[in-house]
Amino acid sequence: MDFNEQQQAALSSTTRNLLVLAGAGTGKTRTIIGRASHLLSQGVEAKRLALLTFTRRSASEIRSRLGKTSGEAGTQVFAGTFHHFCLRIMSARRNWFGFEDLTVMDRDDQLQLMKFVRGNVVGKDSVIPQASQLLNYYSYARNTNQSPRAYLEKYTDHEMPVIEVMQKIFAAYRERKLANSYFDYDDILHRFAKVLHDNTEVRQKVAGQYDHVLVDEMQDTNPLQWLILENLGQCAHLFCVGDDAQSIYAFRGADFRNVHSFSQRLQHSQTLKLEENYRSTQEILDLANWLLERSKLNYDKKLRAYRGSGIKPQLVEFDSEFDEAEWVARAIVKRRQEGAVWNDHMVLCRTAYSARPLEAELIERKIPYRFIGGTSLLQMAHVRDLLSVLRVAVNHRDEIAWIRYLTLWPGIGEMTAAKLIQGMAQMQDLDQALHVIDAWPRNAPEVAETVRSIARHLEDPAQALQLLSEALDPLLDNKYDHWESRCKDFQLLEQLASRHRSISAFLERYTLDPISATEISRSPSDEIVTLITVHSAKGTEAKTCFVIGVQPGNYPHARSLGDESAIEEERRVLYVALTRAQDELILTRNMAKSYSRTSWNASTGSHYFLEGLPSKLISHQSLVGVSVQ
DNA sequence: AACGAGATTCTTTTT
DNA sequence: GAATCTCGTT
Repeated sequence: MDFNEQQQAALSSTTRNLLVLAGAGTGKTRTIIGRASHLLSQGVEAKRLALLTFTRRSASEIRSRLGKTSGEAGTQVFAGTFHHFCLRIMSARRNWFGFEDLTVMDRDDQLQLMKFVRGNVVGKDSVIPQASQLLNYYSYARNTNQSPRAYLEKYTDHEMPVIEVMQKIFAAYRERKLANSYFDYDDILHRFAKVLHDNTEVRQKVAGQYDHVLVDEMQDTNPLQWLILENLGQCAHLFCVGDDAQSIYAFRGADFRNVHSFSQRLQHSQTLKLEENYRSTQEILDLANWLLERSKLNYDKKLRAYRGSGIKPQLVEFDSEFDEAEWVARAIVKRRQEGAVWNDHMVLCRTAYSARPLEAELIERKIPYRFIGGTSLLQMAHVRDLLSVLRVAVNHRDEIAWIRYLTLWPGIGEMTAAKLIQGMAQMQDLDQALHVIDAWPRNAPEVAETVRSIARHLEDPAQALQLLSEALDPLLDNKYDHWESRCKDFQLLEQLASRHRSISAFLERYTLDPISATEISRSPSDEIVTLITVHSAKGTEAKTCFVIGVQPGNYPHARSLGDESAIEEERRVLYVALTRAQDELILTRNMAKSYSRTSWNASTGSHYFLEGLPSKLISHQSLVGVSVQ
């Protein structure tokens, strides 16, 4: 691999703690991989090196590239998300971290539990925020390392009595988690950080395992993750790469200004910059630069294209999202006919929801694609219904799964389920727990029998799922509309499960690592179009990028209006989207979007990022009023 | 008191 | 399209 002078200086640096500020496309990932290879070649043992990323996607990208550049040793380097890293270490040394069992809760589990305790504490009281909002508050407070109470008092407008009630709900939530050995995503980081911070002995043992910790996307580190880095940094060298202009995770507690205080927070540190963009043509960067310049914040960024000049970005306008979707699908097909491959195309969307018309077009035209971001297979409601049975078969104390499963049955609602669970909580094993159900007066024998039959196949998840989908078919058919299309997912699920030796291995594998339905039946070598949310797209690139739905209400998103810093973050989201393109950048927008009608007001329009876009930067084409045939 | 069918509302981003 | 709310039924 060849590196420019700046990259070479960074990757071979001997500074104890190094921050590399690297603009979009300047070879951030290349440099971090180069650093890892460099260290390995210097004789650092692979297992004394850890590479931390923010998304699973960039972790797997880095893993495969490191395998290519450094061979066997490269594959032995840990590369994964902060969550993976912490969980892996904690699972291996449970006693150090003070737990025996652990069930990871995903967002849906958290929501179920929060709803449940909220219902117990307040019933139906509309003054108290909904469970999802409560969860956001709770998670944000923990990620920024403050108590929920302090956060609520300082940063929200809720009245004191409301805050008091929320406190109670949080306490109940915490209690349920503890009683069930549930760890939510934040608990994973929090427990790890806390033990390392409080316990010198554990800190030395854990942090002492690493000589070098490499961190990607440093601008998205939140205070909780900082705490982890500072603890690791007591023994290891830190090598961090980031770009303040690409910070798009403030909702998770990240503060892009963190990268500016790097050298104050860490001793023996140095900051380097990478400035030359190798990814895109100058026309694409001109547009991205224009977007950043219009911000009040001074990002001090002006990307220069090493590659020089190319095709001018395009903006195409439509009546509806359906016309837009059809046009994009046709444009992709056309390019392929002209010699491009599917892999050259990436479509970026602001929300998973807004990608649906396009997804429908891709399916209809049989264009192979994968969708990254949005709801994964294992998060879909009907799939979770099946999984709930697997979960109780493995862990009979899994309350959330019990509620889900029990309430599937006619005659069992939340109240009955809660009572049954209360009875089962006392029981020592699954068998005893199932007797509680059998003893219920209005019980159908199938309720317990279904679980029993699954428990007989703990070592064969695919078989268990097949039995289960047959057993629950009538119930689910009744529960869901369009059952025929939904139940197809169960085949995918069985296919996925057949790769695992046991139900528990299968369940564990995908809680931190959800997989999208469009990715299961494909091999990595398959030729496909990528449809992706901007948030998931950070760190990726493609020759031709379509950014769809670039209209008021989306950029900035209507929900961010009224909050200056949220709007600025939205600008960075669009910036990330624009800077993914290598050769060709095509923006599309539709002005008839249903929610524009409700949320398009003076404010939406005046904040719109493409307002006043000079025509020299873009070729504008309007297909409004033109029927796309 | 608990359940279930039907009406209603609102859709960010991820570990 | 899915989560939530309302209200009538068991």
